[in-house]
Amino acid sequence: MELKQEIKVAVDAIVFGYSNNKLNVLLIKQKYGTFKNQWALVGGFVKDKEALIDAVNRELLEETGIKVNYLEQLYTFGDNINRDPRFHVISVAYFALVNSTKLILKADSDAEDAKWFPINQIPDLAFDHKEILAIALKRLQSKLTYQPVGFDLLPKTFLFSDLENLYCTILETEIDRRNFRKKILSFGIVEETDQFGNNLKGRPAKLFRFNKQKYNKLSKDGIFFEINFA
Amino acid sequence: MELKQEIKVAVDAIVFGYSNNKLNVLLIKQKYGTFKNQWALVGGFVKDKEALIDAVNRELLEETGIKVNYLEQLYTFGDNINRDPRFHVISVAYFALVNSTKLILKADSDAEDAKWFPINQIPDLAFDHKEILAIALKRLQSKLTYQPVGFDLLPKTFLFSDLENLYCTILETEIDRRNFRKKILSFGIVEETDQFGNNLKGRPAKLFRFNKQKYNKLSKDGIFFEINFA
DNA sequence: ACAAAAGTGTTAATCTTACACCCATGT
DNA sequence: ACATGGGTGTAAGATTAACACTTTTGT
Repeated sequence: MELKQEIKVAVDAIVFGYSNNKLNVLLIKQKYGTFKNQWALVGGFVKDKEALIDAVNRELLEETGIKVNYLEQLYTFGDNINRDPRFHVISVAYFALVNSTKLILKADSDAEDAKWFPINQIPDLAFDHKEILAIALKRLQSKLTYQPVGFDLLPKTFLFSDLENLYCTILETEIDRRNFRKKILSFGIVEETDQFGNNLKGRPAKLFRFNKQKYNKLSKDGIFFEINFA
Repeated sequence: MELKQEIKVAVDAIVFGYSNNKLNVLLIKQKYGTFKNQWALVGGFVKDKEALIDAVNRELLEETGIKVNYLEQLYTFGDNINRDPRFHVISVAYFALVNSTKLILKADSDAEDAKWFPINQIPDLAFDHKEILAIALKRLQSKLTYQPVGFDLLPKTFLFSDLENLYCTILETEIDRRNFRKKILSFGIVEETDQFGNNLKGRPAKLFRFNKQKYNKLSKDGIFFEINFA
């Protein structure tokens, strides 16, 4: 069979991080091309004989040096033929979460600069990356309510108030502290440590830890994580 | 910028239909190539300057002549480099639902034959299509519980027992008829018509209709469709 | 002593589950 | 009259939602 096809395949990663009670997105400044000096998602072309997932991991490593905590395919953007002015490019977008303690970046080959931007201070983005980001944010918001992905944005041990804040911030909602704590603890996947956090004000607070093994076990048995608020 | 990339882009569609209280999948027999005479999902290569969604619709039309009721992107398969023995091909898979009254097929150019197969009698499939199908089935099952997609598998008007059966069959579960009916009716998106179905035995049953407009309105206001069983 | 955030229980309301009999038709 | 599937209600249990005061620390 003969086949001439001029479509290019790229991957992009929407990398979310959380620090200072803010949701952040990792962007890199374009070095070349039409969008030179504009900010864009982490990403690039897939190599021949390269698995998509390997391509994403490679780009993450090359452009940011970051180690992500959670990575899943989000959506493939290929309906807007002119999303890239150079060629017909489809992009397989991935959704990544980074532990807030690992926000150290290395700017490298493809990027003049890599920087975290708070979700409500996103500059103009190259290509259709603004759209992609919007969809990723929705996915994060909905995922928070039915999978314990929030923990992938927090350090290994965290205060209950951190978790609470994370939910409030990302879902842009208020929550009842007592009911929230009861609900989370009822799943049995968050454990108290015997450490205390270094909160400067108020009563010292215990640190908690997410028990992933336990969650995996429970979720195999069909026990669901689910959080809804009034 | 220069770019040589040998990756090909295909689309595949997993088309589900429902009739005789069975869930069916639409397959086509391959005409050419390594997998000649094997069954495969509807699909093919994307054309240059063709949107992904247009490619799926074109393939559906060319290979089956079918009009689908629901279509959404499922997942992009591109981690197994050798999923196609000819080239490095990534496939953007789509998930389609067909109204059971429209199961008429036309076998055409790319397909020697197109046929519906009950989900539990799927033959060997070409490429990695068995895996793709498995993932699509999971998506259908989970989607049934949080979006009213079941109606896209039924004719415009249907008996309550049809809907009930559809849920039992696809989710492989038993349900309480009374609670199910109460739940569905409580959403206010299913209306009684003044028609009766032509059930041969037992008491005549009313036909019902799904009110999509109403669902759309309610779902904008954040009213959720959700079905869980004991 | 006061400011700041952590920690904790109870009650009413709502939703979910379990469960069984009568109804309308065809044969 | 009987077989078949359609149609319906209620009560107990579980879950959720609303709500405010005490505790521990630093200053």
